[in-house]
Amino acid sequence: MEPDADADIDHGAPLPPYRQLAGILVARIRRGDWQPNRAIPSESQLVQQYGLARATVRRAIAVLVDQDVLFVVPQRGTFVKPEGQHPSMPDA
Amino acid sequence: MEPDADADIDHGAPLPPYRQLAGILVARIRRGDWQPNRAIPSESQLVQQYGLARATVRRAIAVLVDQDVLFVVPQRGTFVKPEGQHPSMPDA
DNA sequence: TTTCATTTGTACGTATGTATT
DNA sequence: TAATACATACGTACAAATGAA
Repeated sequence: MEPDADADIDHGAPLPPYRQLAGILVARIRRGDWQPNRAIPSESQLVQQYGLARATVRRAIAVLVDQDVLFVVPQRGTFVKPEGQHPSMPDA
Repeated sequence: MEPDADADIDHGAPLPPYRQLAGILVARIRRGDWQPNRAIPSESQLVQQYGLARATVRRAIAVLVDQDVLFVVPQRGTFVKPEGQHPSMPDA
């Protein structure tokens, strides 16, 4: 079961909002909402879309950057890292 | 030149406070203020000692956890990781 | 060249939750 | 029961760099 790309945040769930958002973003990337090397919405836009504080959005992004799913270019945006979703996958 | 273990934070310096604190903590560990597997001061204590916000202290700690200098045990404390300071040092 | 909006970086303070002691 | 310590989240503010007008 993967996170629903259209799901919104449930502040009552055991999984904290920042992890929920990370899962949602991954689902949306896999779904094709944003292509490799293309920018995802800005932090401000994600704040508005998901009703979270910016710190929470940034934390979700940090998780995915750490997992090589996204990469950030200061003052430019946050982008989908090409071939970065699978830490150990020879070449499909 | 290593960071002075007794230095305090300079909010005017180009290096942001969270990085300054990370450097200070590393210096204090190398100096022997805290031994391996021993807890460093709590976040609240560091907040008071260095006049920083807790979020900033946590960020400095996160940097050192990422560098394997510290490890955190929830609700217990933050500890000095043994042999974790040198990412590539055979055995001195 | 200058101005302005956008975007990420950093920091502050506060509140609540959870687990341990 | 109460105190301690980390986890998470909120909102706000300002800085710096980019890019467009």
